Amino acid sequence: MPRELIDLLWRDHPAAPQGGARGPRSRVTTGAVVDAASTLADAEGLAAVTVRRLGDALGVSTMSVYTHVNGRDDLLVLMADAAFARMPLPDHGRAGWRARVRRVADTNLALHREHPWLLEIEDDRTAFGPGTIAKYDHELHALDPLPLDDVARDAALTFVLDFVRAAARAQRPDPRADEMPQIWARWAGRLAEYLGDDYQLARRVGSAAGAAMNAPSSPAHAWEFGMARVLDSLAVAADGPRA
Amino acid sequence: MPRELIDLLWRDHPAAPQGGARGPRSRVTTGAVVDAASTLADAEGLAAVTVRRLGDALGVSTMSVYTHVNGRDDLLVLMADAAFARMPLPDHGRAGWRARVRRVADTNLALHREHPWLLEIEDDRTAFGPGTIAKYDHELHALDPLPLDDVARDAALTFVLDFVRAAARAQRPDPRADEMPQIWARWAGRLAEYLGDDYQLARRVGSAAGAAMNAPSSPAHAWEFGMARVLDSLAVAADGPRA
DNA sequence: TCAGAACCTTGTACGGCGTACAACGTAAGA
DNA sequence: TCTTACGTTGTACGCCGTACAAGGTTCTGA
Repeated sequence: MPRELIDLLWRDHPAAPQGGARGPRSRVTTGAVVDAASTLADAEGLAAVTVRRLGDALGVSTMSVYTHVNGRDDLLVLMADAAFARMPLPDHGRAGWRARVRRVADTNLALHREHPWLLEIEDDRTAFGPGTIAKYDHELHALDPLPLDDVARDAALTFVLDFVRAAARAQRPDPRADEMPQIWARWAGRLAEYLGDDYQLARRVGSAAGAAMNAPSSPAHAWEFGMARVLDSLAVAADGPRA
Repeated sequence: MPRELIDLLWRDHPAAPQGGARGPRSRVTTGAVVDAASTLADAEGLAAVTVRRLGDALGVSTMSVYTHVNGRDDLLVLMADAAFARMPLPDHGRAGWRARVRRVADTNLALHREHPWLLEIEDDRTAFGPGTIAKYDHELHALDPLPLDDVARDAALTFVLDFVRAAARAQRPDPRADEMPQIWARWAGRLAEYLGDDYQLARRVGSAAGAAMNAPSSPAHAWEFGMARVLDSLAVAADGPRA
C-alpha cells in the first residue's frame, strides 16, 4: 500500500506526505484519477468506472492507475469526498432554521441529481475525508438556532439528510426506463389476472400516486410532502412536545 | 426467456403458467432457487450469491440455475418479493394510527436486520410481485385513521418506510468492522494533524454522537429521534397545519 | 407403438472484472 | 557514477454472468 487512504483524502493539505522526488514524474495525479472517474460516473454510471476504462481515459495503462489510487474501493471513497468538497457551503447568515434546513436539503438534492452514483457509495471511511467533514460541520451549523444537544443535533441532521437521500433515490431515473413501456405492455394483462379483485386500496392509491408522474410512484409529490414533514417535526422537537 | 419475471413472481398463483409436462422432471424449482439464494445472502451477503455458488448449493450445475430463473437480476427481484411475502401482516384491529405506524416501522426494521441484503436490491420491478403488493396494501391500511387523500397517503407511507430504510442502513454492520480498529490506530494521529483546530463543531458533535456507540455515529439514538419525528410530523399533517 | 416434440441438464467458451507480480525504465541522491 | 527509489507496463490468475450447443429424458400424437 503505497499511500494510506487518509493521506490521499487529504492530499491537498500542507501536512500530507508528498511522493518522493526520485523516479520518473507521474504522468497523472491522484486528483486527476478521481476527476476522470467522476466524469465517467456522471456520464455512464458507476458501473462504467472500471480500472481499465479509467486507464484508457487517462491515456495510461490499466495498472498505472494503481500507482495513484490503492484500489477501486478506495477510489470510490475519494470520489465521494471530492463531490462533497465541491459543494457550496454558503454562510447561513441571519436566516431562520427553516430556511437553513431547506437550503441544506435543496443543495443535497441537487448534489445527488448531478451525481446519482453517490447513492451507490456506502463506504463509512468517507467520513474521514476533508470534504465530508467540512460538509458535516457546515450542515450542523444550520441547526444552530434550534435548542438541540449534541446527540440530538446529529440525529436531526441525519434525519434530514436521510430523507433527502431517499427522495433522490426515488427521483433517480431507472436504468430500465427505456424498456418499461414494452415490459408493461407484456405484463399489464397478466398482472390484472393475478390481482383479480384483491388489494383494492393498493391499486387505487398506487394508480393515484402514479397519475401525477409517468412512474409507478410520484417522487415529486413525495419530496414536497416529506419536506413539510421534516420541517414540521423539527419545529415540534424544538418547541417541546406540546406547543 | 422461458418464463416472464411476472409469472415467476406469481408462480404460486393458480393462474400462473405451469411448465409443460414433457421432458425430465426439474431437479429444483424456482422457489428452491430463491430460497437457496436468500439463505446464502443471509449467511454471507448478496455478493456471495453467484450463479455458480447457487448451483453448488442446490446440487445442480451452474447453467441449470438459468432454467428456473432468467438471470441474476431477476433472481434479486424474486428474493426481495419473497422476503416481503414472508412478513407478518397482522390485522390493524382497533389500534390508533400511532401504534399502527410504530408497528409497521418496527416490522420493517426487523426485516432489514434479518435480511440486510434487501438494502442493495433497488429494482423497481419488485413492485409487481405478490409479496410487495400485499405488503403495500397492508401498510396503506395502517394509515386508515388519518385523513389523507390517496396521493398523500402514498407519500406518507413512503416517508415512513424511507426513514426505516435509512435507519436500517445505519444500523447495518460495516463489512469492514473487523479492520476498523487497526485502521483507526493508523489514521487517528494523521487525522488530528490534518484537522488542527478546524471544524470544532463537527468534532464535538461527532464524538458525542459516537460516544453512545462504538461506531462513529449513534444509529440507536437516530432511530428513537427519527421515529419521534415521523410520528410528530404525521400528527401535524393530520390535524392541520396549526393545531 | 414409436417417432418427434418439448423440456431439463450440462460443459465449454467468451468477454468482462479487480488486481498480484515481476520486469523495466527513469530520475534524483550519495 | 552508481545506487536507490519510484512510475509504468504486460502478463496472468481467479472470479463473474451468461450465450450456445449437445445430449438425455419424458410425454404426445399419429
